Amino acid sequence: MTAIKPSSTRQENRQTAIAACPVSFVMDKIGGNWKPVILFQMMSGAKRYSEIKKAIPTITEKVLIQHLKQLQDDGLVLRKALDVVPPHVEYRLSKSGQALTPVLNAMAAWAFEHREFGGRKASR
Amino acid sequence: MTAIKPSSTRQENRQTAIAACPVSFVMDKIGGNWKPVILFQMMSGAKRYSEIKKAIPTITEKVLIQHLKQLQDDGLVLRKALDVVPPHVEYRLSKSGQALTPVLNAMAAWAFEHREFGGRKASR
DNA sequence: TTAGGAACCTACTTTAGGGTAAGTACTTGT
DNA sequence: ACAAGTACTTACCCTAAAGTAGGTTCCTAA
Repeated sequence: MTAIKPSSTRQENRQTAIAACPVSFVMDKIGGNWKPVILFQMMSGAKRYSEIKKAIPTITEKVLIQHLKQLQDDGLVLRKALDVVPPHVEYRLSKSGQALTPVLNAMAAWAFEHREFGGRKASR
Repeated sequence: MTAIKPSSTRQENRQTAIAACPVSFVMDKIGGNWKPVILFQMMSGAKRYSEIKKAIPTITEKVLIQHLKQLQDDGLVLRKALDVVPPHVEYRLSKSGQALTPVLNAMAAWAFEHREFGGRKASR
């Protein structure tokens, strides 16, 4: 629910970029520090909330849930609350979420081919 | 040169994400509001600074130069100062910058296939 | 009965990125 | 003489995303 102030130049520029540039559009969906990592977790199948949390120890619960919600709103992941005895929640990739796999693979391939990935540290 | 405070949790998390996740690594390079747009401009060949500026009217000079510098530092674009009579500067994609083309195309393809791109507005 | 896990929510603070506005050094056209 | 273009730089401000630190409800096992 992170409040936004839609009448800022920043926001306007962002919206126009997203509207005009498909790459920006994708960035908007899977960008950020954590979304790729979260998505990756779910690429190996449905995961429980607590499983994801455990798999990414440094993420805070606030941010994790926030991102999971955005991913749901964007239709990339599906949430299913299981009505078993200790009730728990499962997250998994939707159809379009799974369709991102080749995109993510293309990125990963580039990362490995170029710029000695794993070596030298990032600049910013 | 936007000063960074390297001893923040934020920065640490970011660095570990970049080091561990190839997708985050790529995001770090081509993420942000403007980098995709700038890169796109150069995909059609070398461009002068002022040409890029004119092509993206809403970007400020500060941000444009800032991004061009980051892209240079990351080895994605090459800067060439031409020593002609009114001297000007040319920017073009490097080898690894050009290697991003399939990645960007994959993203664009996904954007068009899924989520009725161009329709409904982005959530955030 | 109290501790703990699961899946959240809420209020408050920090910071990096982006925006505003201005100035520089050089040259060319009028 | 002066405006205008080219490629920048610098100082300052604002905001959205991320981090901190709690609380909540429900259930179960010891």
